[in-house]
Amino acid sequence: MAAREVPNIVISRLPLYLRALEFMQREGKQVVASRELAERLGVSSAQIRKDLSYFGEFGKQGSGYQVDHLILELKRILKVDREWDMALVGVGDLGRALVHYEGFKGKGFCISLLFDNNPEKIGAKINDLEIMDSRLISELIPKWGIKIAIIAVPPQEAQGVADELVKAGVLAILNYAPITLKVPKHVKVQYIDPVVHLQRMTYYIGGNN
Amino acid sequence: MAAREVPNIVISRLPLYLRALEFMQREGKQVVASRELAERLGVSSAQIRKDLSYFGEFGKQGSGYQVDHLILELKRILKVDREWDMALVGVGDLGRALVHYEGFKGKGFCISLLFDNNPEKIGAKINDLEIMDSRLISELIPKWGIKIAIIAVPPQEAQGVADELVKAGVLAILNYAPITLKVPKHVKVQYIDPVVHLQRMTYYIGGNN
DNA sequence: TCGTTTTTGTTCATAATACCACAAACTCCT
DNA sequence: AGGAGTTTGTGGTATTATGAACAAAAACGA
Repeated sequence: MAAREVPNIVISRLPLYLRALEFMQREGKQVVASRELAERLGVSSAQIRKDLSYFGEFGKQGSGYQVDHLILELKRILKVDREWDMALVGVGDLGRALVHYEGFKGKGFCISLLFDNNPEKIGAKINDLEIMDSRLISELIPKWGIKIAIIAVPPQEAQGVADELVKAGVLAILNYAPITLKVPKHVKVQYIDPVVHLQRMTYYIGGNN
Repeated sequence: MAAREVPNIVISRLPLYLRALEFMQREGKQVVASRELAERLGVSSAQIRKDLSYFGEFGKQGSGYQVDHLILELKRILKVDREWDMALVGVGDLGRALVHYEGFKGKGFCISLLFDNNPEKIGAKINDLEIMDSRLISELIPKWGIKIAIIAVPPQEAQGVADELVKAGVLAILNYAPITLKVPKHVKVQYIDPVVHLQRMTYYIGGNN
Protein backbone atom coordinates (compact mmCIF):
# COMPACT_ATOMS: atom_id res chain seq x y z
CA MET A 1 0.00 0.00 0.00
CA ALA A 2 1.40 3.36 -1.07
CA ALA A 3 2.23 5.86 1.67
CA ARG A 4 -0.73 8.11 0.85
CA GLU A 5 -2.23 10.43 3.41
CA VAL A 6 -5.07 8.59 5.08
CA PRO A 7 -8.41 10.45 4.80
CA ASN A 8 -9.86 11.63 8.07
CA ILE A 9 -13.12 9.87 7.35
CA VAL A 10 -11.26 6.56 7.32
CA ILE A 11 -9.61 7.32 10.65
CA SER A 12 -12.99 8.23 12.10
CA ARG A 13 -14.33 4.76 11.35
CA LEU A 14 -11.45 2.78 12.83
CA PRO A 15 -12.61 3.25 16.45
CA LEU A 16 -15.95 1.72 15.48
CA TYR A 17 -14.22 -1.31 13.99
CA LEU A 18 -12.09 -1.59 17.09
CA ARG A 19 -15.09 -1.37 19.41
CA ALA A 20 -16.96 -4.07 17.52
CA LEU A 21 -13.90 -6.32 17.40
CA GLU A 22 -13.38 -6.02 21.15
CA PHE A 23 -17.02 -6.87 21.65
CA MET A 24 -16.58 -9.97 19.49
CA GLN A 25 -13.40 -10.85 21.34
CA ARG A 26 -15.33 -10.88 24.61
CA GLU A 27 -17.83 -13.18 22.93
CA GLY A 28 -14.96 -15.57 22.22
CA LYS A 29 -14.79 -15.04 18.47
CA GLN A 30 -11.33 -15.70 17.06
CA VAL A 31 -11.70 -14.99 13.36
CA VAL A 32 -14.03 -12.64 11.53
CA ALA A 33 -14.73 -11.84 7.90
CA SER A 34 -15.18 -8.28 6.69
CA ARG A 35 -18.68 -9.32 5.72
CA GLU A 36 -19.71 -10.20 9.26
CA LEU A 37 -18.09 -7.14 10.80
CA ALA A 38 -19.79 -5.01 8.18
CA GLU A 39 -23.19 -6.41 9.00
CA ARG A 40 -22.76 -5.68 12.68
CA LEU A 41 -21.82 -2.11 11.93
CA GLY A 42 -24.25 -1.47 9.13
CA VAL A 43 -21.59 -0.59 6.56
CA SER A 44 -20.33 -2.31 3.42
CA SER A 45 -17.65 -4.98 3.64
CA ALA A 46 -15.69 -3.36 0.82
CA GLN A 47 -15.41 -0.22 2.90
CA ILE A 48 -13.92 -2.08 5.81
CA ARG A 49 -11.40 -3.89 3.62
CA LYS A 50 -10.43 -0.68 1.86
CA ASP A 51 -10.10 1.26 5.10
CA LEU A 52 -7.81 -1.39 6.56
CA SER A 53 -5.77 -1.61 3.37
CA TYR A 54 -4.49 1.91 3.98
CA PHE A 55 -2.39 0.44 6.78
CA GLY A 56 -1.37 -2.98 5.58
CA GLU A 57 -2.67 -6.45 4.82
CA PHE A 58 -4.16 -7.84 7.97
CA GLY A 59 -6.50 -10.48 6.61
CA LYS A 60 -6.17 -13.87 5.02
CA GLN A 61 -8.12 -14.90 1.96
CA GLY A 62 -10.59 -17.66 2.56
CA SER A 63 -10.93 -17.07 6.29
CA GLY A 64 -10.81 -13.41 7.26
CA TYR A 65 -9.16 -11.49 10.06
CA GLN A 66 -7.68 -12.81 13.29
CA VAL A 67 -9.67 -10.85 15.89
CA ASP A 68 -6.87 -10.58 18.47
CA HIS A 69 -4.33 -9.52 15.91
CA LEU A 70 -6.54 -6.94 14.21
CA ILE A 71 -7.36 -5.41 17.58
CA LEU A 72 -3.67 -5.02 18.31
CA GLU A 73 -3.02 -3.47 14.90
CA LEU A 74 -5.90 -1.02 15.23
CA LYS A 75 -4.78 -0.01 18.69
CA ARG A 76 -1.31 0.61 17.37
CA ILE A 77 -2.58 2.61 14.40
CA LEU A 78 -4.86 4.72 16.61
CA LYS A 79 -2.07 5.07 19.18
CA VAL A 80 -4.21 3.62 21.94
CA ASP A 81 -1.74 0.81 22.58
CA ARG A 82 -0.74 2.98 25.56
CA GLU A 83 -2.60 4.98 28.21
CA TRP A 84 -3.18 8.69 27.67
CA ASP A 85 -3.49 10.90 30.71
CA MET A 86 -6.23 13.48 30.33
CA ALA A 87 -7.21 16.67 32.08
CA LEU A 88 -10.87 17.38 32.78
CA VAL A 89 -11.92 21.00 33.10
CA GLY A 90 -15.26 21.68 34.77
CA VAL A 91 -16.42 19.40 37.54
CA GLY A 92 -20.19 19.83 37.43
CA ASP A 93 -22.71 17.01 37.12
CA LEU A 94 -21.33 15.98 33.77
CA GLY A 95 -17.71 16.24 34.85
CA ARG A 96 -18.41 14.14 37.88
CA ALA A 97 -20.14 11.48 35.75
CA LEU A 98 -17.09 11.39 33.49
CA VAL A 99 -14.73 10.90 36.44
CA HIS A 100 -16.83 7.97 37.60
CA TYR A 101 -17.21 6.57 34.09
CA GLU A 102 -15.81 3.05 33.89
CA GLY A 103 -15.70 3.01 30.11
CA PHE A 104 -12.25 4.57 29.75
CA LYS A 105 -10.60 1.61 31.42
CA GLY A 106 -8.57 -0.47 29.01
CA LYS A 107 -9.45 1.81 26.10
CA GLY A 108 -6.31 3.90 26.32
CA PHE A 109 -7.51 6.83 28.40
CA CYS A 110 -7.43 7.94 32.01
CA ILE A 111 -8.59 11.16 33.63
CA SER A 112 -5.63 12.28 35.74
CA LEU A 113 -6.17 15.96 36.44
CA LEU A 114 -9.28 17.89 37.44
CA PHE A 115 -9.79 21.64 37.14
CA ASP A 116 -12.57 23.95 38.20
CA ASN A 117 -12.80 27.66 38.89
CA ASN A 118 -15.34 27.40 41.71
CA PRO A 119 -13.52 28.15 45.00
CA GLU A 120 -15.93 25.89 46.87
CA LYS A 121 -14.92 22.91 44.75
CA ILE A 122 -11.18 23.52 44.60
CA GLY A 123 -9.36 21.19 46.97
CA ALA A 124 -12.20 18.67 47.15
CA LYS A 125 -11.54 15.14 45.96
CA ILE A 126 -13.42 12.88 43.57
CA ASN A 127 -12.21 9.32 43.21
CA ASP A 128 -8.98 10.28 45.00
CA LEU A 129 -8.39 13.08 42.50
CA GLU A 130 -8.05 16.56 43.90
CA ILE A 131 -9.84 19.38 42.07
CA MET A 132 -7.29 22.00 41.09
CA ASP A 133 -7.74 25.70 40.47
CA SER A 134 -8.26 26.38 36.78
CA ARG A 135 -5.62 29.08 36.99
CA LEU A 136 -3.06 26.30 37.37
CA ILE A 137 -3.77 24.86 33.94
CA SER A 138 -0.75 26.52 32.37
CA GLU A 139 1.47 25.13 35.11
CA LEU A 140 0.20 21.59 35.68
CA ILE A 141 -0.59 20.48 32.14
CA PRO A 142 2.96 20.86 30.84
CA LYS A 143 4.31 19.39 34.08
CA TRP A 144 2.25 16.24 33.57
CA GLY A 145 2.89 16.25 29.82
CA ILE A 146 -0.82 16.08 29.16
CA LYS A 147 -1.89 16.23 25.53
CA ILE A 148 -5.63 15.54 25.79
CA ALA A 149 -8.27 17.52 27.64
CA ILE A 150 -12.00 17.29 28.18
CA ILE A 151 -13.98 20.51 28.44
CA ALA A 152 -17.16 20.30 30.53
CA VAL A 153 -17.68 23.93 31.52
CA PRO A 154 -20.58 26.28 30.71
CA PRO A 155 -20.55 27.53 27.11
CA GLN A 156 -19.50 31.08 27.91
CA GLU A 157 -16.30 29.83 29.57
CA ALA A 158 -15.42 27.18 27.01
CA GLN A 159 -13.44 29.27 24.53
CA GLY A 160 -11.33 30.80 27.28
CA VAL A 161 -10.57 27.39 28.72
CA ALA A 162 -9.71 26.05 25.28
CA ASP A 163 -7.26 28.92 24.73
CA GLU A 164 -5.57 28.16 28.05
CA LEU A 165 -5.35 24.46 27.26
CA VAL A 166 -3.87 25.04 23.83
CA LYS A 167 -1.33 27.44 25.27
CA ALA A 168 -0.40 24.77 27.81
CA GLY A 169 0.34 22.26 25.05
CA VAL A 170 -2.89 20.31 24.69
CA LEU A 171 -3.28 18.81 21.21
CA ALA A 172 -6.70 17.17 21.43
CA ILE A 173 -9.88 18.44 23.03
CA LEU A 174 -13.11 16.61 23.69
CA ASN A 175 -15.61 19.42 24.01
CA TYR A 176 -18.92 18.93 25.80
CA ALA A 177 -19.74 22.65 25.81
CA PRO A 178 -22.37 23.56 23.22
CA ILE A 179 -20.18 25.89 21.18
CA THR A 180 -17.81 25.60 18.23
CA LEU A 181 -14.26 26.28 19.39
CA LYS A 182 -11.64 28.37 17.60
CA VAL A 183 -8.30 26.55 17.85
CA PRO A 184 -5.06 26.47 15.83
CA LYS A 185 -5.21 23.83 13.17
CA HIS A 186 -2.63 21.58 14.79
CA VAL A 187 -5.19 21.01 17.58
CA LYS A 188 -7.94 18.44 17.07
CA VAL A 189 -11.40 18.91 18.55
CA GLN A 190 -14.29 16.49 18.85
CA TYR A 191 -17.70 17.71 19.87
CA ILE A 192 -20.35 16.10 22.02
CA ASP A 193 -23.56 18.09 22.30
CA PRO A 194 -26.67 16.01 22.92
CA VAL A 195 -28.88 18.79 21.57
CA VAL A 196 -27.04 18.82 18.25
CA HIS A 197 -27.30 15.05 18.00
CA LEU A 198 -31.00 15.13 18.78
CA GLN A 199 -31.64 17.89 16.27
CA ARG A 200 -30.00 15.75 13.62
CA MET A 201 -32.79 13.22 14.05
CA THR A 202 -35.98 15.23 14.51
CA TYR A 203 -35.88 16.33 10.88
CA TYR A 204 -36.69 12.76 9.93
CA ILE A 205 -39.49 12.17 12.40
CA GLY A 206 -43.10 12.31 11.35
CA GLY A 207 -42.78 14.50 8.28
CA ASN A 208 -42.65 13.21 4.73
CA ASN A 209 -39.02 12.27 4.75
CA MET B 1 -35.07 25.23 -5.44
CA ALA B 2 -36.24 21.87 -6.78
CA ALA B 3 -37.80 19.42 -4.32
CA ARG B 4 -34.77 17.15 -4.23
CA GLU B 5 -34.06 14.88 -1.31
CA VAL B 6 -31.84 16.75 1.12
CA PRO B 7 -28.57 14.90 1.83
CA ASN B 8 -28.11 13.77 5.39
CA ILE B 9 -24.79 15.57 5.61
CA VAL B 10 -26.59 18.85 5.01
CA ILE B 11 -29.15 18.11 7.73
CA SER B 12 -26.32 17.24 10.11
CA ARG B 13 -24.83 20.72 9.72
CA LEU B 14 -28.02 22.68 10.30
CA PRO B 15 -27.97 22.24 14.11
CA LEU B 16 -24.49 23.78 14.13
CA TYR B 17 -25.71 26.78 12.18
CA LEU B 18 -28.67 27.06 14.53
CA ARG B 19 -26.46 26.86 17.61
CA ALA B 20 -24.11 29.57 16.33
CA LEU B 21 -27.02 31.80 15.32
CA GLU B 22 -28.61 31.53 18.75
CA PHE B 23 -25.25 32.40 20.27
CA MET B 24 -25.06 35.48 18.05
CA GLN B 25 -28.64 36.35 18.91
CA ARG B 26 -27.76 36.40 22.60
CA GLU B 27 -24.88 38.71 21.71
CA GLY B 28 -27.42 41.08 20.18
CA LYS B 29 -26.49 40.55 16.55
CA GLN B 30 -29.41 41.19 14.19
CA VAL B 31 -27.98 40.47 10.74
CA VAL B 32 -25.22 38.09 9.68
CA ALA B 33 -23.51 37.29 6.40
CA SER B 34 -22.72 33.72 5.39
CA ARG B 35 -19.08 34.76 5.47
CA GLU B 36 -19.12 35.64 9.16
CA LEU B 37 -21.11 32.61 10.20
CA ALA B 38 -18.72 30.46 8.19
CA GLU B 39 -15.70 31.90 9.94
CA ARG B 40 -17.18 31.17 13.34
CA LEU B 41 -17.86 27.59 12.39
CA GLY B 42 -14.71 26.96 10.40
CA VAL B 43 -16.54 26.05 7.19
CA SER B 44 -16.84 27.74 3.80
CA SER B 45 -19.45 30.41 3.24
CA ALA B 46 -20.51 28.75 -0.02
CA GLN B 47 -21.37 25.64 1.91
CA ILE B 48 -23.67 27.52 4.25
CA ARG B 49 -25.44 29.28 1.41
CA LYS B 50 -25.80 26.04 -0.49
CA ASP B 51 -27.09 24.13 2.51
CA LEU B 52 -29.71 26.79 3.21
CA SER B 53 -30.73 26.96 -0.42
CA TYR B 54 -32.14 23.45 -0.18
CA PHE B 55 -34.96 24.91 1.87
CA GLY B 56 -35.58 28.35 0.41
CA GLU B 57 -34.14 31.83 0.03
CA PHE B 58 -33.65 33.26 3.49
CA GLY B 59 -31.03 35.92 2.81
CA LYS B 60 -30.91 39.28 1.17
CA GLN B 61 -28.16 40.31 -1.21
CA GLY B 62 -25.97 43.07 0.06
CA SER B 63 -26.72 42.52 3.74
CA GLY B 64 -27.10 38.86 4.66
CA TYR B 65 -29.48 36.93 6.88
CA GLN B 66 -31.82 38.27 9.53
CA VAL B 67 -30.66 36.33 12.60
CA ASP B 68 -34.07 36.04 14.27
CA HIS B 69 -35.75 34.96 11.10
CA LEU B 70 -33.14 32.39 10.12
CA ILE B 71 -33.33 30.88 13.60
CA LEU B 72 -37.08 30.46 13.24
CA GLU B 73 -36.70 28.91 9.82
CA LEU B 74 -34.02 26.46 10.97
CA LYS B 75 -36.10 25.46 13.97
CA ARG B 76 -39.05 24.84 11.69
CA ILE B 77 -36.96 22.82 9.23
CA LEU B 78 -35.42 20.72 12.02
CA LYS B 79 -38.83 20.39 13.69
CA VAL B 80 -37.60 21.87 16.95
CA ASP B 81 -40.15 24.67 16.83
CA ARG B 82 -41.95 22.53 19.41
CA GLU B 83 -40.94 20.55 22.49
CA TRP B 84 -40.24 16.83 22.18
CA ASP B 85 -40.84 14.64 25.20
CA MET B 86 -38.09 12.09 25.63
CA ALA B 87 -37.67 8.90 27.62
CA LEU B 88 -34.38 8.19 29.34
CA VAL B 89 -33.46 4.58 29.99
CA GLY B 90 -30.75 3.92 32.55
CA VAL B 91 -30.43 6.22 35.54
CA GLY B 92 -26.79 5.78 36.53
CA ASP B 93 -24.31 8.60 36.92
CA LEU B 94 -24.65 9.61 33.31
CA GLY B 95 -28.43 9.34 33.29
CA ARG B 96 -28.62 11.48 36.40
CA ALA B 97 -26.34 14.11 34.84
CA LEU B 98 -28.61 14.18 31.79
CA VAL B 99 -31.72 14.70 33.91
CA HIS B 100 -30.04 17.64 35.61
CA TYR B 101 -28.64 19.01 32.35
CA GLU B 102 -29.93 22.53 31.73
CA GLY B 103 -28.95 22.55 28.09
CA PHE B 104 -32.14 20.97 26.76
CA LYS B 105 -34.21 23.95 27.86
CA GLY B 106 -35.45 26.00 24.95
CA LYS B 107 -33.77 23.72 22.44
CA GLY B 108 -36.84 21.61 21.73
CA PHE B 109 -36.30 18.71 24.11
CA CYS B 110 -37.44 17.63 27.54
CA ILE B 111 -36.81 14.43 29.45
CA SER B 112 -40.25 13.33 30.63
CA LEU B 113 -39.95 9.65 31.48
CA LEU B 114 -37.26 7.72 33.36
CA PHE B 115 -36.69 3.97 33.24
CA ASP B 116 -34.34 1.66 35.08
CA ASN B 117 -34.34 -2.05 35.82
CA ASN B 118 -32.73 -1.78 39.26
CA PRO B 119 -35.42 -2.48 41.89
CA GLU B 120 -33.64 -0.22 44.34
CA LYS B 121 -33.98 2.75 42.01
CA ILE B 122 -37.52 2.16 40.80
CA GLY B 123 -39.94 4.50 42.50
CA ALA B 124 -37.28 7.02 43.48
CA LYS B 125 -37.55 10.53 42.15
CA ILE B 126 -35.05 12.78 40.39
CA ASN B 127 -36.10 16.33 39.67
CA ASP B 128 -39.72 15.37 40.46
CA LEU B 129 -39.55 12.57 37.90
CA GLU B 130 -40.30 9.08 39.15
CA ILE B 131 -38.07 6.27 37.95
CA MET B 132 -40.23 3.63 36.29
CA ASP B 133 -39.63 -0.07 35.87
CA SER B 134 -38.05 -0.78 32.48
CA ARG B 135 -40.65 -3.47 31.93
CA LEU B 136 -43.21 -0.69 31.55
CA ILE B 137 -41.52 0.73 28.45
CA SER B 138 -43.97 -0.95 26.09
CA GLU B 139 -46.87 0.44 28.06
CA LEU B 140 -45.83 3.97 28.96
CA ILE B 141 -44.04 5.08 25.79
CA PRO B 142 -47.07 4.67 23.50
CA LYS B 143 -49.28 6.17 26.21
CA TRP B 144 -47.15 9.31 26.30
CA GLY B 145 -46.69 9.28 22.53
CA ILE B 146 -42.96 9.46 22.97
CA LYS B 147 -40.87 9.28 19.80
CA ILE B 148 -37.37 9.99 21.12
CA ALA B 149 -35.38 8.01 23.70
CA ILE B 150 -31.97 8.26 25.29
CA ILE B 151 -30.14 5.04 26.12
CA ALA B 152 -27.73 5.27 29.05
CA VAL B 153 -27.50 1.64 30.16
CA PRO B 154 -24.49 -0.71 30.24
CA PRO B 155 -23.47 -2.00 26.79
CA GLN B 156 -24.73 -5.53 27.27
CA GLU B 157 -28.27 -4.26 27.95
CA ALA B 158 -28.37 -1.64 25.22
CA GLN B 159 -29.54 -3.76 22.29
CA GLY B 160 -32.37 -5.27 24.31
CA VAL B 161 -33.50 -1.84 25.45
CA ALA B 162 -33.32 -0.54 21.90
CA ASP B 163 -35.51 -3.40 20.70
CA GLU B 164 -38.08 -2.62 23.36
CA LEU B 165 -38.07 1.07 22.52
CA VAL B 166 -38.50 0.46 18.82
CA LYS B 167 -41.37 -1.92 19.46
CA ALA B 168 -42.97 0.77 21.62
CA GLY B 169 -42.88 3.25 18.75
CA VAL B 170 -39.68 5.21 19.32
CA LEU B 171 -38.29 6.69 16.09
CA ALA B 172 -35.08 8.32 17.27
CA ILE B 173 -32.49 7.06 19.75
CA LEU B 174 -29.60 8.91 21.30
CA ASN B 175 -27.30 6.09 22.34
CA TYR B 176 -24.66 6.61 25.02
CA ALA B 177 -23.88 2.89 25.28
CA PRO B 178 -20.61 1.95 23.57
CA ILE B 179 -22.11 -0.39 21.00
CA THR B 180 -23.55 -0.11 17.50
CA LEU B 181 -27.27 -0.80 17.58
CA LYS B 182 -29.26 -2.86 15.11
CA VAL B 183 -32.52 -1.07 14.38
CA PRO B 184 -35.04 -1.02 11.51
CA LYS B 185 -34.12 1.60 8.98
CA HIS B 186 -37.04 3.86 9.78
CA VAL B 187 -35.41 4.45 13.18
CA LYS B 188 -32.63 7.03 13.49
CA VAL B 189 -29.75 6.55 15.91
CA GLN B 190 -27.08 8.99 17.01
CA TYR B 191 -24.08 7.78 18.98
CA ILE B 192 -22.19 9.42 21.80
CA ASP B 193 -19.19 7.43 23.00
CA PRO B 194 -16.38 9.51 24.46
CA VAL B 195 -13.88 6.72 23.82
CA VAL B 196 -14.68 6.68 20.12
CA HIS B 197 -14.36 10.44 19.93
CA LEU B 198 -11.04 10.37 21.75
CA GLN B 199 -9.70 7.60 19.54
CA ARG B 200 -10.50 9.72 16.51
CA MET B 201 -7.94 12.26 17.71
CA THR B 202 -5.03 10.23 19.10
CA TYR B 203 -4.06 9.12 15.59
CA TYR B 204 -3.00 12.70 14.90
CA ILE B 205 -1.06 13.31 18.09
CA GLY B 206 2.69 13.11 18.11
CA GLY B 207 3.27 10.95 15.07
CA ASN B 208 4.18 12.29 11.63
CA ASN B 209 0.67 13.20 10.63
C1' DT C 1 -29.03 59.94 -9.00
C1' DC C 2 -25.47 56.91 -10.08
C1' DG C 3 -21.34 54.37 -9.37
C1' DT C 4 -19.06 51.30 -5.91
C1' DT C 5 -19.24 47.76 -2.66
C1' DT C 6 -21.52 43.67 -0.52
C1' DT C 7 -23.69 39.55 -0.51
C1' DT C 8 -26.80 36.09 -2.06
C1' DG C 9 -28.23 31.90 -4.79
C1' DT C 10 -26.62 28.97 -8.25
C1' DT C 11 -23.86 26.97 -11.90
C1' DC C 12 -20.11 24.35 -13.08
C1' DA C 13 -15.70 22.14 -12.37
C1' DT C 14 -13.08 19.57 -9.22
C1' DA C 15 -12.29 16.62 -5.39
C1' DA C 16 -13.56 13.16 -2.19
C1' DT C 17 -15.99 9.05 -1.15
C1' DA C 18 -18.25 4.73 -1.75
C1' DC C 19 -19.01 0.61 -4.08
C1' DC C 20 -18.84 -3.08 -7.70
C1' DA C 21 -16.43 -6.76 -9.36
C1' DC C 22 -12.66 -9.89 -9.85
C1' DA C 23 -8.06 -12.27 -9.70
C1' DA C 24 -5.40 -14.37 -6.34
C1' DA C 25 -5.04 -16.83 -2.17
C1' DC C 26 -6.68 -19.67 1.19
C1' DT C 27 -10.02 -23.37 3.32
C1' DC C 28 -12.56 -27.34 3.39
C1' DC C 29 -14.64 -31.44 1.93
C1' DT C 30 -14.60 -35.76 -0.39
C1' DA D 1 -5.16 -34.67 -4.45
C1' DG D 2 -8.20 -31.64 -6.37
C1' DG D 3 -12.46 -29.19 -7.02
C1' DA D 4 -15.93 -26.17 -4.87
C1' DG D 5 -16.61 -22.55 -1.91
C1' DT D 6 -14.77 -18.29 0.74
C1' DT D 7 -12.65 -14.11 1.39
C1' DT D 8 -9.12 -10.67 0.75
C1' DG D 9 -7.01 -6.52 -1.45
C1' DT D 10 -7.58 -3.43 -5.17
C1' DG D 11 -8.52 -1.31 -9.85
C1' DG D 12 -12.02 1.05 -11.97
C1' DT D 13 -16.30 3.50 -11.89
C1' DA D 14 -20.30 5.78 -10.19
C1' DT D 15 -21.88 8.79 -6.82
C1' DT D 16 -21.65 12.50 -3.68
C1' DA D 17 -19.70 16.64 -1.73
C1' DT D 18 -17.01 20.80 -1.99
C1' DG D 19 -15.53 25.16 -3.62
C1' DA D 20 -14.58 28.80 -7.03
C1' DA D 21 -16.83 32.08 -9.61
C1' DC D 22 -20.36 35.07 -11.20
C1' DA D 23 -24.87 37.43 -12.42
C1' DA D 24 -28.40 39.62 -10.00
C1' DA D 25 -29.91 42.24 -6.26
C1' DA D 26 -29.48 45.15 -2.42
C1' DA D 27 -26.88 48.74 0.30
C1' DC D 28 -24.31 52.74 0.64
C1' DG D 29 -22.04 57.07 -0.16
C1' DA D 30 -21.20 61.19 -2.49
